[in-house]
Amino acid sequence: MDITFENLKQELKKKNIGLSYQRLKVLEYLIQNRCHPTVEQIFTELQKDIPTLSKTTIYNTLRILAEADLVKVINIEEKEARYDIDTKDHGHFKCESCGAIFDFPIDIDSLIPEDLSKFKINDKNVYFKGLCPGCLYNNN
Amino acid sequence: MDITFENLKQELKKKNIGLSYQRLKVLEYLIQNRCHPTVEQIFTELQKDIPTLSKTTIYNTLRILAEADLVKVINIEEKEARYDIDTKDHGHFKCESCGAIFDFPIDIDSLIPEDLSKFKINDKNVYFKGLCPGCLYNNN
DNA sequence: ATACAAATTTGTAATCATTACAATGCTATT
DNA sequence: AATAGCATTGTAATGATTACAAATTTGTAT
Ligand SMILES: [Mn+2]
Ligand SMILES: [Mn+2]
Ligand SMILES: [Zn+2]
Ligand SMILES: [Zn+2]
Repeated sequence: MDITFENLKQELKKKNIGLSYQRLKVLEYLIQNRCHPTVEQIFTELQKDIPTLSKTTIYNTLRILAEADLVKVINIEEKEARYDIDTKDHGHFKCESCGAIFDFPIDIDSLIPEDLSKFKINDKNVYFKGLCPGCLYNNN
Repeated sequence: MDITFENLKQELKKKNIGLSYQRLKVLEYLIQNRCHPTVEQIFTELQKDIPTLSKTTIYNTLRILAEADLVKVINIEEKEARYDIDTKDHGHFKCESCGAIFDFPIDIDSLIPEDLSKFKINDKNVYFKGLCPGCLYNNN
């Protein structure tokens, strides 16, 4: 299923999640900004459209979308959570110099060990950290 | 290199990290408690031996040990960090019911994609979440 | 041993992302 | 219009972590 605004709206309806203006704006923002934004970034941008917007609404909306598996929470940093509209399995690389978070493909299922055969796996995360090509080229 | 108290002491000396009583106690605790403890757990236990112990000392010590690559910080939970004396690559599985964190082997290097060939990878983390066999057996 | 400087610990206050909660506003149905 | 249920808003509370300065300990030179 493609990640389009219309498809996601259908998903919300299917899961009985109200299509409020704020929620749709958060979804729209995540579709257009695939840089794994923080709550702060989403809030600051949407506030321009919705002057009365509350940060609590961003938190509430993201929690609801995450519970419905429509967004994925990325806890690659110790402090601030980041959000990803792409819920398909993929790895995340955080550059320790510029802070950017890059996606990369990884076939994690191919090497889940026998040790976990009796576990029920609900969530898989692969987080790498280091330096991105741009920062490697520029720095010292 | 084996994870023994004496070996780790040598590592500290080699890296010019003072062998204070508090630091050695934290190391000793991590060697004996492989359950990926929190700062709170380490502090509460060591306070029995060192009545004047400060939680700040635990934070300072763990930061220094992590910077020296003698412990690994596990950020599998959104809130509290956990600490692992085993710095070799391995995966972590957190049971969402009982909260226990399990180690599992994973050969992550075997499937690092071509996409990352121009990145410098300093840190690799694999975090799974779900239900452990014990909780699967007991619960609903 | 004594004196001194550097390293380490300690306690307290600040930080800051996130959550709790109650009041307000909005929407749909009758 | 009245009602009920849902969603948003603003403010206060929470809690892990960090900042910081004072006190203590440690190592070293005399
Ligand atoms: Mn992503
Ligand atoms: Mn481990
Ligand atoms: Zn970079
Ligand atoms: Zn369990």
